[in-house]
Amino acid sequence: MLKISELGARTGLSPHTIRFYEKHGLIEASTRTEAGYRYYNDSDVRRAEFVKTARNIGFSLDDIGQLLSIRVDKESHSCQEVTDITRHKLNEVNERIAELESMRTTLSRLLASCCGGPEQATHCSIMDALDNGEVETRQRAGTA
Amino acid sequence: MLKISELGARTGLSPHTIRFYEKHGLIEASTRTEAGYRYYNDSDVRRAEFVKTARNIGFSLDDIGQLLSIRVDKESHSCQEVTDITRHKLNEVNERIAELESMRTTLSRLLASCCGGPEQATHCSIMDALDNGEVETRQRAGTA
DNA sequence: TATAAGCTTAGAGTTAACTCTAAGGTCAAT
DNA sequence: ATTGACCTTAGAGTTAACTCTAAGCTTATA
Ligand SMILES: [Zn+2]
Ligand SMILES: [Zn+2]
Ligand SMILES: [Zn+2]
Ligand SMILES: [Zn+2]
Repeated sequence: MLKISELGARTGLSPHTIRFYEKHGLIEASTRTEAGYRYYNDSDVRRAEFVKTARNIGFSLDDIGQLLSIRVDKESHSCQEVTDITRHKLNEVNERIAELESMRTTLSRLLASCCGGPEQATHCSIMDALDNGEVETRQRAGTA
Repeated sequence: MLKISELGARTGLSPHTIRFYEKHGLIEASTRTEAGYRYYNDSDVRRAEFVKTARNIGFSLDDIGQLLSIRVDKESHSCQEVTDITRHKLNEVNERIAELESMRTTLSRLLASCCGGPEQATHCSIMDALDNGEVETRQRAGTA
């Protein structure tokens, strides 16, 4: 039986994050001491590790919730349900990659066009391009 | 001179977003009527279009603020400053793409391993992989 | 003149996934 | 018995970029 900080050490999650995941139904301590301390048994630990693995892959907490509900009752769920979740995630990832690649292309082209030197930016081709909207503008914006 | 909704139509930004950008110092209406209505002149419109173009490329509002401060006084700034901002963004984009490609690889491999059929998930190789942490887990997680 | 469309502000809400704080209780070791 | 490390809870704060609401004014049209 592990305490919360020990589970944290095992999984690489902070106690704060573990409690946060608990609040969202992802992780549970099947035992509590009288004082309320959480204790995690082997099954709890495996579930927590499952969560961490899924998180590392990039699944959202919501996705993970669905995967967990399959995990606790595999007989009632199909491989298709699992691949649906996985494929949906893959589609999101592919879309985002396409957006980012479009940004990359634009940024590279801009960089290639500018001297990058210490001269005044009055003649800067990047500023010019931004001023003139000379940029293929297919995708949604968004942080890196 | 354009009203806020007309500027919105021109740029594809909502009036809400235009006011939000104003609050963050990106866009300004150089004239206001007595009643307080914003009116945008040609220069304001060009600045707003610059912002929209930069946003489309993927620059953050913070990046755009820096680009704008160069834009209003190009003599005092260099091409190097412009490329620094651009290259920094490109680096972020490249890092994010690398993370997402790692996710894509993992997700594709998982999908390839599972039958995806209507059978019970008791034998599902995706669930097994998640249970056993059999996944290369190099990158930070994050939504799509 | 009445109605509707559009404008104003301040400020709250949204989303995801944490991250931290405060105030106090518990436990192992000295 | 006293540290000090660790635990508890409820709830607030963070980040980015919006997005919306409320309550009330203005303007154009019919
Ligand atoms: Zn130059
Ligand atoms: Zn330049
Ligand atoms: Zn199967
Ligand atoms: Zn399967």
